[in-house]
Amino acid sequence: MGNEFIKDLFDKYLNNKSVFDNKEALSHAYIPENLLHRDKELEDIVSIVIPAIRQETPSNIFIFGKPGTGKTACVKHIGKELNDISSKKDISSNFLYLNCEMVDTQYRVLSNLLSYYGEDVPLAGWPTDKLYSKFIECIEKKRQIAIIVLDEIDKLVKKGGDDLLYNLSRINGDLADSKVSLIGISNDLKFTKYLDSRTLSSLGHEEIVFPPYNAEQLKDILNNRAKIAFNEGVLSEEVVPLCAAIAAQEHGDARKALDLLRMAGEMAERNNDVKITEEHVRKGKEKLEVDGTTEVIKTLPVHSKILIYSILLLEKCKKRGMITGEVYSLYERLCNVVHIERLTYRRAADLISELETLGLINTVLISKGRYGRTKNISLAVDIDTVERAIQDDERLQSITKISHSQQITLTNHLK
DNA sequence: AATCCACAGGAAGCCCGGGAAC
DNA sequence: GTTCCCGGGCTTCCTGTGGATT
Repeated sequence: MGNEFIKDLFDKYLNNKSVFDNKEALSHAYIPENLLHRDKELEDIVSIVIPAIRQETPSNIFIFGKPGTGKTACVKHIGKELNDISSKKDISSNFLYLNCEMVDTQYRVLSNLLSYYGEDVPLAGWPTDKLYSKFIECIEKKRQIAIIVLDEIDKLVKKGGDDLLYNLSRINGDLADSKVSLIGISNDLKFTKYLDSRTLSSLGHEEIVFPPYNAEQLKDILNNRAKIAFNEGVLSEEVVPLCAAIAAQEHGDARKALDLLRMAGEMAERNNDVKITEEHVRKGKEKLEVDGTTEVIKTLPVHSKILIYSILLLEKCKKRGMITGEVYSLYERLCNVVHIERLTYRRAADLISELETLGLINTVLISKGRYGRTKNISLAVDIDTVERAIQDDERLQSITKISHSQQITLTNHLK
């Protein structure tokens, strides 16, 4: 009986005509054949990198631009081409790509670079200078121009300082037969200000800025991908322009535009609709937002959860803007209730800053004159979404499963 | 003009676990 | 085993500061 029912369900969904033909084309991992509207940027990079083909050292490059402006895609394309050409011409140049989001310490960067040369080093244990000299040894043996791409380089510098960059910028002095040049990619335009001036000067770099896409350009990009991704005739004509317009507002992020388009398709499919409409885009947008914040919050460490819950309660129970001190003293109370040892003020302040970088809250530095300087804090995302996500954590039941009046009592007389 | 609040945020260092080397 | 290095999370201690109030 049950089996029959399930079988029918499968039949029903399998026989559904999908709106998608090749959904992959909308995923982040997909690298398109042609990079639209990035001609100038591509040319700039190629013109700098080209000496590598002649066995000369290219200048170092810093590439800046908001997320989803095609920085990584452009660099990867060029890298592939460069490797192709040099293998044909029997030239030894090497394109090494690293993303510093995951690889965010000196040690890890070096060990990843080494793995490009087939050297497996342990993921901990060695002194870094040993890794460094091993790396030099490896390149030297190959007699090549190595171009090292450090994507999201700002993450690396903000965490580990610029020691590694300084060392890499001066590595050519330690090399006789090989040369290294760097390409740093950063979302943060002010990223160079985190660098020590001596690092900056020994890097001697060129800068390329990727401007955000405008709505028209985003439309081209989306249309291009939609042709591959969707079956013919499923898109109603207002869908692509709408996705483009929304993404253009949010600093021209092509990735976001593609997410919207994909999600719109998924909403249609879930509804068994054969045509994707404006309505699906709006629903999809909402779902992307809710899913995004839910996921972020669920993976937060407990203390961050308690902190954001403090902010949530204050938002619920008071109307005026809350400040760090209030958030912290409510956090202390909540910690007592759930029997979790509280962190110090200093640490909590750092966690609050992290919540801001995650986009969960907004903070504004304000001065209240005689009454001090502090941060004005507010939630940046939907309050119910946050509450539901926090409620999922069993450890926090004793503070989430309480009545509104109990919530108000908790927030009374802080400090 | 000086004061002084309520913090912000930097620096240093501790403790721990992972892992290599001796 | 002991001793070393790295890195993450955390505490302790610290200096710096915009502007309403004195």
